[in-house]
Amino acid sequence: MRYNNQGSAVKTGRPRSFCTDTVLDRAMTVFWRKGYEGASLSELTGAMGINPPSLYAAFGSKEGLFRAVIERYDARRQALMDRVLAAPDSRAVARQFLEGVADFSADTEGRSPPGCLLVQSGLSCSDADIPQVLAEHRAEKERALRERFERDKKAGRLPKNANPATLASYLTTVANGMCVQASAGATAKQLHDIVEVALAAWPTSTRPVRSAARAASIRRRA
Amino acid sequence: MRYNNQGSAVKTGRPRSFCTDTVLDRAMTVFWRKGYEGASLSELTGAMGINPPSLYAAFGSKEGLFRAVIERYDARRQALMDRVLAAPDSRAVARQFLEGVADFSADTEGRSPPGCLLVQSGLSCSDADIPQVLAEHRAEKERALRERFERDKKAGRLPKNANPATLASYLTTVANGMCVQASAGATAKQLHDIVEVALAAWPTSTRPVRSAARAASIRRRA
DNA sequence: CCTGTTCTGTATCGAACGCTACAGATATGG
DNA sequence: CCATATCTGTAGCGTTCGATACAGAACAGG
Repeated sequence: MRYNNQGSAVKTGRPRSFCTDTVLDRAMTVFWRKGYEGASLSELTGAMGINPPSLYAAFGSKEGLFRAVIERYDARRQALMDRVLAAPDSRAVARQFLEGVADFSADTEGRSPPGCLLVQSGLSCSDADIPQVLAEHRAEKERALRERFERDKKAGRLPKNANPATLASYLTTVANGMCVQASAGATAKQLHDIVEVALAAWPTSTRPVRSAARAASIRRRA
Repeated sequence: MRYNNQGSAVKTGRPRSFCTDTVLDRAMTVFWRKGYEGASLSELTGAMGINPPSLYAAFGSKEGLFRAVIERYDARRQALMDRVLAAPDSRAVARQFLEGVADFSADTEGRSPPGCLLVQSGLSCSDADIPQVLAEHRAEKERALRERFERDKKAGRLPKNANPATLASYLTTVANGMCVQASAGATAKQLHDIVEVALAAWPTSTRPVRSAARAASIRRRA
């Protein structure tokens, strides 16, 4: 066995006839449109342009392929998250996040299916691993938002009664909801209108968001 | 052929050995947990306590069973919608709607699966009819909210720049998003915290929600 | 009791599922 | 040119899928 200058083993034998990223992109659209269980092996291999043995040699199983697709999907979305997290203040973070989700989840005239792969490819499934994998990836985005808002709050750039975890959860909720709307055919304009309403909930120093406890007491008096 | 006093045919032959509503309830939890495609016939018949021929005689096909389950699900949720639509003003409608969704979609310790059947049982599917059926049922709730807000606006109980369709769409979006969160294990408290933030977006006569056009112009100046 | 009708349980059906055995093809190392 | 290693295409594995054929059971009407 020989090693190249990166320290990895030099591959002998017949070289792979396909580009991993290309076939993952093609598999992605199938999982996106049909869901994990609705995407059959024959449809996947057909779209990827390879035969089952090549698929299994490269990804191990249908679930392995799906996980690889999700990883690739996540890497693409990371560009959006990086831009979002670089916004100057928490309100700009919220706006750019929701507008970004509205832009990519609305129907893009065939470039990619509507909605979000992490939402619609497998909320319920005969194999419980799939919903869990998706939930973990969604939770990761929410955590990134929460940590950003926690830093903002420590720096005094969020009202004292604002809850970073709840705000991050709220944004994730609206984003996931928009993905559901998008998968049912919502247009980019409709989604952006929703974003404007959603952002009206964002706390400011002059009009802090009502805390859950205070709102509950108001409700009790009513 | 004879007819009873309701004008329907009197049934002869061996009577059905099961209660339709009972077996639909049992099938509902299977579809809820596994999704449309993840719910196999053997698992469905097992949970329903009947054999395939009985299922097919009563519901025609797996899709027929699913549609019957969805109808029953909808009938149950209608009680919530009736209560919501009877609320005194649009803000109360919004609050009761979101709190109702938070209550039933959070994990109820086994009484029913978390989330909403209309969201998680088939956003993507090999059979495109399923996502469409679900989307139509979700759209029906949104329409009921919109029509209520349109009446409120005509009666001067909503600000002039408030858009009833967008407000209804916003509530639906938050509700669907909460269902996604619930399916991933969100607690009732987390969902209710989200509701409080979401309601801060609701327009009032003293602080009307920014219109999408105005917000866009503000963004352009920034 | 007999006929007609509808439902039930057993025991499958053909098709599609996810997956793989195997032989031939194509690379590297010596 | 040969040995070794990896990948590719064909062809088909065993299983499970949604859906049924069929015979017998359980009712109503006469």
